[in-house]
Amino acid sequence: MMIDMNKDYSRAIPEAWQDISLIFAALGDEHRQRILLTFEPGERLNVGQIAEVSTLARSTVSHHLKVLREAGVLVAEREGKEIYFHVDKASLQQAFGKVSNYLDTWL
Amino acid sequence: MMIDMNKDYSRAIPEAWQDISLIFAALGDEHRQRILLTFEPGERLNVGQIAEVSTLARSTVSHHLKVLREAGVLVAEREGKEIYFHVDKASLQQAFGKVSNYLDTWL
DNA sequence: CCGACATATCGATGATGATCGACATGAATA
DNA sequence: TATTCATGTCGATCATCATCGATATGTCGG
Repeated sequence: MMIDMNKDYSRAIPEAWQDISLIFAALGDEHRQRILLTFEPGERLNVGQIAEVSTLARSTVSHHLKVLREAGVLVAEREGKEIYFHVDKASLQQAFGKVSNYLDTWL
Repeated sequence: MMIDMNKDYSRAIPEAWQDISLIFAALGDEHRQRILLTFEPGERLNVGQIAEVSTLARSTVSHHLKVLREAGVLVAEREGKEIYFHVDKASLQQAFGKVSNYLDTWL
């Protein structure tokens, strides 16, 4: 038994999973899901606007935006005093596409 | 400004996201990712086998398996004294497929 | 029915993350 | 350059989760 089993538990995680690892962690939180879904197609929002419709403090929203940005879910662009965020659609599609392909060829 | 913005922060989360919400949380943990990737195509493993190749205690592995099972990532089947787990490929493909479609029609 | 085995569950502890207010940073304007 | 405004960051507290050993549950064989 355990003939086919991958015994190397600490082996490198496949690239397809490595890319989406941070996204999984980022979107595992419900507040961050709601923040992401607050964006309408093509819309750009700053921290104040998101904090206004959320139930969290501004600094907390800023923290969540940082997590989403570092995961490649959102992109930040400074525009004068304000910093506008928008959904990185290409990044999300690429990551989920890779995982889908990996699932197809894996099992 | 804020014309198109979805102001209802506490609105219901779309079905496509609701389905995969638990999967995001489950796969956000690196240990659970490694457990999932330990499975070879079509393979069925029990807790002892996974704990043997992991660095965690058996009870801890059991806990992670419960999270993965409740998220729909793994399926558990009792076979005599042992309980064998296998990857729920259909569940994963369906969930990721829904999210991909939602991304395509969303932005 | 009783011991042996595999696993789940429980309870306690430690670690990680969320949350907030206060303060610091950077940009535009008078 | 001072002032205002938007945001990031810091430090402390709180909540949640991970982790482990010990115990309970359930199964098979004698």
